[in-house]
This record gives sequence, C-alpha cells and structure tokens, in this order.
Amino acid sequence: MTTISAGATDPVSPGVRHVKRPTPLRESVYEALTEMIIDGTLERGRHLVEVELAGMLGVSRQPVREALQRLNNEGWVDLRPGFGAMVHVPAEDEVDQLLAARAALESESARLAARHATKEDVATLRELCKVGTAYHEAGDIDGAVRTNGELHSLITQMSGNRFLVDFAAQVDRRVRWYYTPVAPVRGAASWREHNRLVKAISEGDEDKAAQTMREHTEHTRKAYHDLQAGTATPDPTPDPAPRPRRRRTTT
Amino acid sequence: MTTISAGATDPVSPGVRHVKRPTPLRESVYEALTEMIIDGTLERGRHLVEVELAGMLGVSRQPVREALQRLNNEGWVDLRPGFGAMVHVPAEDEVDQLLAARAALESESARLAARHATKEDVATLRELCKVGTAYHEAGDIDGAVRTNGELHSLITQMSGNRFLVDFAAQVDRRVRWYYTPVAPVRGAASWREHNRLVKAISEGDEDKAAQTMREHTEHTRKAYHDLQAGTATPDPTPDPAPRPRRRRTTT
DNA sequence: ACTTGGTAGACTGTCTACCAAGTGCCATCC
DNA sequence: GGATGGCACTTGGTAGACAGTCTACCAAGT
Repeated sequence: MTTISAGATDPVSPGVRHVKRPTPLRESVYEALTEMIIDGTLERGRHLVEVELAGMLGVSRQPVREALQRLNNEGWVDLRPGFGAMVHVPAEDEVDQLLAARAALESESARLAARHATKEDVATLRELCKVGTAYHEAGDIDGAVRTNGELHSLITQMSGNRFLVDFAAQVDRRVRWYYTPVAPVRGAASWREHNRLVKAISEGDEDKAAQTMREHTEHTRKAYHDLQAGTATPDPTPDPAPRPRRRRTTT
Repeated sequence: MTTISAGATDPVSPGVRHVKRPTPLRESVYEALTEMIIDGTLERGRHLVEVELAGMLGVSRQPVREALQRLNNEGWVDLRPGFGAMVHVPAEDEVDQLLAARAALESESARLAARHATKEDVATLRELCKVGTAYHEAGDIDGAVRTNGELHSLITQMSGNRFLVDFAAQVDRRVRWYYTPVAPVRGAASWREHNRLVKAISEGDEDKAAQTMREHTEHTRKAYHDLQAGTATPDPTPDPAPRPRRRRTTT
C-alpha cells in the first residue's frame, strides 16, 4: 500500500535556501516507481496498469501517466501504445553497453575533474578513499558501496559539466539496477584503483586521471563478464518466488 | 496555425514491415514543438502557455502537458511551477559544456566504430566523405551540413552502443539549436579531418580513430570560441524582429 | 488439427470540465 | 519611491466519459 508522502527534497544546497517547494506529484510518483523497480517490487516484464498504480499510490491517473512516460524515456519501462507499460527487461548485451558508455562518461569526467580540482575537492576525495577502504576492510559492504557511489558522484560533479553529470547519473542508476551482485568480488582492487585515481587528480594530471578511471571501469566490466561466464544457463525464470531481493554494487 | 498531421515513422527497416502504427499525439506535439523551437518560431525565453499551444496545434491540454514535460526533461524548456514553461535560454558556458560532452561521446563512438566496422560501413563512410567534400567545394553549405550530420550519425550508429547513440543524438540536437553559425568557417579543414578519421576507422585503429575524432570536435569547439570572441557585447536582445531565421552547422 | 471469424473485456489515448493553489503584475496607498 | 493588496492567469491535480486498440478465448468451418 506504498502511499506517497511529501517527498524529501535535495539535501543541502548552500547559500540561498529556497523555501519548501512542494514536489510535484508526478515527481514523487516517478521516484516511488523507480524505487519499486529497483528493489524488485515491480518485477521485470510486469505489466503496469495506470489505474492500478494510481490506486496503489493514492493519486489519480494523470501523475502516474506522466511518471510512466518519463520512465519510458529513460529506459526503465517500455510503453506499448494501446496496451500499456511493461517494466523493461534488459537484453543481455545491454549491461555491457551501459558499462561501456559509463566508461567513456566517467573517464572524461575524471579528466575534467583533474583540470578543475580545488583543494577542498581533493581533501574530500582523500577522505572518501580512506573511509571507503576502512569500510571494506571492516567487511561493511553497504558502507563501502555507498562511499564508492559518493566518490564517483563527486568526481563527475567536479567535472563541472552538467551534461556529463546528468548522463552519468542516468547510466549509473540503470547499471545499479540490473547489475547488482559484483560488489564483494572487486572490493580491494577497486579501492586501490580509487587511490591511484585520486592521486592523479590531485596532481592535475588529466591524461593519467582519465586513463586510470577508464581502466577502473573496464575492470568492473571485466568482472561482470567473468561473473556472467560463471553463471551459465541464463534461465528465463530464475527465481520463482523472489521478493525484496536487493543488493548493491561497488564499481 | 501549424496543425499536426500524421507523423511519418521510421524510414525503412528491412524484412518485417510493421504497418502504420498511429503515432501518439504527445509525440507529434513534442516533434512540432522542438521543430518550432529550433527554427525560432518560439523564441528563447518565450512564455509557453499550455492552452495557447493546445489551440495552436489543435489538440487538448493533456498531450501538450506531456510533451512539455518531456521537453523539460531534455532541457529544451524550463518548467516553472505555477507559471508555465519558458523556452530555455542557454547560459553562455552551456554550449561549451555541450561540445565537451559531445567530444567524449563521439570520440568513444569512433573508437568502437573502428572496432566494429564492416566493409559496407567503410564504403558508405568513404562515399559520404566524397559527397561532403564535393558539396563543400561547390559551395553548397546545406548539402555539406546534411552530409556532415549523416557521417557523424553513421559513426555513432556503428559503435553499436545504443546509449552512446541516444546521448549523442540528444546532445547533437541541442548543439545544432543554439550554435548555428559556424558551418562556413570550418568547411575545408573539417572535411580533411573527416577523411583522416575514416581512414583510421577503415584500418581498425581504435586509438587513432578516437584521437582524430576528439581533435575534430575540439577544433569545432575552438572555432566556436573564436567566433564568440569576435562577437563582443552579447546583447541580451539581439534581433528585435527575427522570424524564421534558420541556419545549420558543420561540425 | 489448423485456420478463420466473432465476441468480450481490459487499457490506453484523448477530451472535457472543474477546482485549489501559486505566481506575476498592476494599481493603489502611504 | 516603495510597500501592499488584489486580481487575473496558469499550472497541478481530479473525475468522468468515450473511442480505438490490444489480448484472449471460444466456436465454427475446412
């Protein structure tokens, strides 16, 4: 009965603090639906009926439609005219393409980050590396994953290019959705690479930063393929009774 | 009075020929609006009122709203809650960021294109180069611009990565919109670079292809800045009575 | 057994009407 | 001149209606 409550807004934008601007309903619906898709409440391939969702979320059809169309544009669902929306079920080459796109985006971000890095940025990056490594060594996967996300996010932010940020964020969410179980595998190496990356950025070495980030993401891609190779027989109906299966990823 | 007619669908997908699937109205509205934005019928900063547009296009508010929201997500308009949509007026650093993002996307596309190029692809690329150069030498700017677009588009297609294709297409439309008057400047050099690029792709030299494409797009970026420097005083209201001013770009 | 034709139900796509709340603007007032 | 109050306009969201289309299913015909 997931009913929508007043959506929380962006965390802390410094300086001018705009007053509580009530989030448009369609936004909340969008968030709620992506959340439900990611955590598996809405299984892949499931037919999403507008009135049903509307009832589920306690809103009318309109906001649901609008959210569904956005989800469609961003590839979360597929809209078949006259029939409705189905939760997107990824082709097997899709993850690979996604990772490839991300490699390009993040590599470029790293290059620009190296170009524009401020002292504070570098300090934060170092801190994140330390924290992340600590999490990893303590076996706190969730913490490590979260920190990893923050690190990558900060680097794209540092690029100062809003388009790279947007695209990377979009790709990242998708990747995290259907590429969940790699985190534990690559923990240690991943943080070693992060350290090298931050070093390159702090030195302002653009090429090296870009190159390091590229290798980093390519390693992740490789890890995915290895994992894929191990998991033979991609059976079409893997888990007959799967509910809130949720796991996250270290890139 | 721009009334919406049945939108044309994708050109020719070989084999299974799906029958005419009537395009949703919101789609046609979206197309119509982008078109009107690009060709200047709807000037930058103009206040777009839903009912007004609805009347203009001969549809009801609903499809217009849905189209506007998509336009908002893609950065063509800015939606101010309670007031309406304004045609986006780009910040001055925006073109630059757009071009930077495109450099990354197209460079990566070129790399992958070099990896996956087939004989037919290369033949088509060569042909396009020839045609484009001919257009340019004949002074047919429009033809050269069109061919240029086809060439770049084909290369991203050749990457085989749908996300790169999507992102690049999105960026490209934006770029073409508010970065129109560079075409003539860079004609000759541009086609020389294209030739080098195609050569690298045909040889399967990924690094060289990526590098060449990067330089190519960077040159365009530079050209933009030079042009910008020449056009001092970016007067806020440049043309008092501009109508269907339309011009295209050679990248 | 396989195709054809028909029927029924379910949803979407679109339209209309309506209301509440927020925004910008203008005239008025100090 | 600058603040204030009010007004018109616009969106955001709701409800209901209706046509067109899609899927599934069943029955009859070959």
